[in-house]
Amino acid sequence: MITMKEIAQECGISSATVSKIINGNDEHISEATRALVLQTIKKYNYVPNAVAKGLKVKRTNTIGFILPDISNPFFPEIARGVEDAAESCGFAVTFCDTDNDPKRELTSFQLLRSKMVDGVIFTRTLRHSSFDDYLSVNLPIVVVDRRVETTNRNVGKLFVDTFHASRQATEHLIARGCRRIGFVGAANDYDDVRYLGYCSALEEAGLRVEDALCYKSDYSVETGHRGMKAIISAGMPDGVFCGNDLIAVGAMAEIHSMGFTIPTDVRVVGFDDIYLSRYLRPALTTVRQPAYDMGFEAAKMLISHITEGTPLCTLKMKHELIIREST
Amino acid sequence: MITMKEIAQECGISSATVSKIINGNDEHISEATRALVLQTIKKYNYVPNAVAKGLKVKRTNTIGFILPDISNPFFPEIARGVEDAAESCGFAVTFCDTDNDPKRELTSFQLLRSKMVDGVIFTRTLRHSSFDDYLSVNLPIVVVDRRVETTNRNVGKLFVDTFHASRQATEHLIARGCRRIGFVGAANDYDDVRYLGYCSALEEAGLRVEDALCYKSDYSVETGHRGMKAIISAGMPDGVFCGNDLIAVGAMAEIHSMGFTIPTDVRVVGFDDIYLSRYLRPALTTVRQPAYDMGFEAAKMLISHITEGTPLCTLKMKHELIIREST
DNA sequence: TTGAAAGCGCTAACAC
DNA sequence: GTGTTAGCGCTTTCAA
Repeated sequence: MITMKEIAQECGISSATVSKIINGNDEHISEATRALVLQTIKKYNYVPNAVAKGLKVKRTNTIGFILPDISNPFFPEIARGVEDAAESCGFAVTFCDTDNDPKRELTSFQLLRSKMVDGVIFTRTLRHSSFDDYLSVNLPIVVVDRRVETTNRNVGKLFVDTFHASRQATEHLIARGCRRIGFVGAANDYDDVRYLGYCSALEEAGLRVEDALCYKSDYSVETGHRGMKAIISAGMPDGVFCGNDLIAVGAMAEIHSMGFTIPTDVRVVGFDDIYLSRYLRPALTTVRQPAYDMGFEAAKMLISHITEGTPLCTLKMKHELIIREST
Repeated sequence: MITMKEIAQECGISSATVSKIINGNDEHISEATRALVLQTIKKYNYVPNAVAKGLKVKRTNTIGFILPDISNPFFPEIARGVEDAAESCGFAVTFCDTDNDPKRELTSFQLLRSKMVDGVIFTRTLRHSSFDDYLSVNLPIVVVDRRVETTNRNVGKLFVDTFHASRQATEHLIARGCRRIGFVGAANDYDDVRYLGYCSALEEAGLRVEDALCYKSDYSVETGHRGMKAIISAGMPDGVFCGNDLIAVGAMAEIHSMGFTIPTDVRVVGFDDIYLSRYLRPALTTVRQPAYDMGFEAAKMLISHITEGTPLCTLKMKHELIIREST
């Protein structure tokens, strides 16, 4: 790989001059040398070494994205949004899956820090872990899709009003005539707002929250299967609110395999609106989160903070209840 | 961020010694200083600066992954495999989406190169682009899920026998009694093996390949819709082979919306076995590609080449026809 | 309009 | 056992 110094030598000038030209600080450079340098760069297919530059200027033009699991279909869309925003600013993004393991989360963070990323986008583990570890180093963070209690100026936040959305989804079930409504979701160490929203809707409608109708594990199809089975065996429900679409997929499969029909016997609603929910049969009623936009906005916020010092802020994204055939 | 020099000062020794301890070249270091250094590192929460190290040793412990679109559900699983393999070796991975645009592909490659990644995993654009540009720089590459003609020692390959798999899928349709079989796939500038496999099966069965039964665009649900509509309007088929599961999803939706039934009226088979194919109704018959393993093996091959000089090779992964309800 | 020089944080001979 | 030194490829004063 050819270096700047070699380009300079080839042109018979100093590398300082080449540097200036490359970085556009070329107001005081003669047109002749500029042309020569540009031409030589092209000739040798020279690409500046970004890591040397990063070491010098303390900016790598790279952000990290820490998330539970890229193979969970909710995340790729966010990731794509992040990538697109980053790419358009000349930033690269390095991804780290945590599998919801706080230890791996911390390791990933350290790894990114050692690589001098300029900031990180964070979808945190559901398990409890101290956020302070992340704040103590002075790295801008924007938290996506999770709540975190802090007023640190170094962290931005971006989420939908999940409590409200869950309440709305449950209310929809009630409006459809459901009276015995189950909940299948993920166990969650801090902000169990999907469950809370569900409870709130039930209470407001004068319905009782029954433990036997609630099942919590993780955000997987498996959980949907098991949760649905458990709830049905505790007495047939006429509706279920699922913590995400993956769970809804499992729940629907379980309902079918037990010989019941959706929505006649049970109505089901999910959360997220992953791209395939509309292709399920019956098509799934669900709460749409604007995943791509969330990723895009998060990256934009982070990057403009990095490059222009724009303060990090809290952004509430709009959700939407999408009513399809499953209710 | 505290530096090694400062750690050294704090301990009253030189940074060379600290470096040795950190990198495990500490055979000739007294137990006392070692303990002191380790303790000081912990005390200050020191993390070595990987970019300084990278600049020095010409290894960043980072690989790039260039792919068409992380939000296409086939890729996240590959990505997860890549990430897991990388993580276990202390490598990070930075992702670049190309949207099947050869220009963006090249840009991404340059970006990664400037960041001194140690190698790149490549799922190339379907459009024609010269691979030579990538070979001229001396960066190890492993190509996944695409064919590429080269014997360059710097490139490894990893794929399933798509031709054979497609043939098998089409033969399955024929075995089920289909005689008028359509193909909906992606236009592809170089290795159109899915189509070729389809043709081969038809010919072997004495069936004619009809242009009116073939539709090619891109690997999306939309294409499935449009392709199916086009084919049906040219005369009702009794089977369709779809270039991937996304297309199959669209095709199935179109078939249903036109009032036909699967598999009674038309049988459909897909390709990839994305995680949701089994949850479609009817569940989709498809060719399973071991996406996670492909990513994992690709990254393993690349990284062991980087760290141990293991030669890059060509790996053929095993596919499998998964027969479900749609046929 | 251009260049010399210092230094970003680290490693690797080599010297002591 | 430990330290000195040079240098990775770049940017950035400051001087010329």
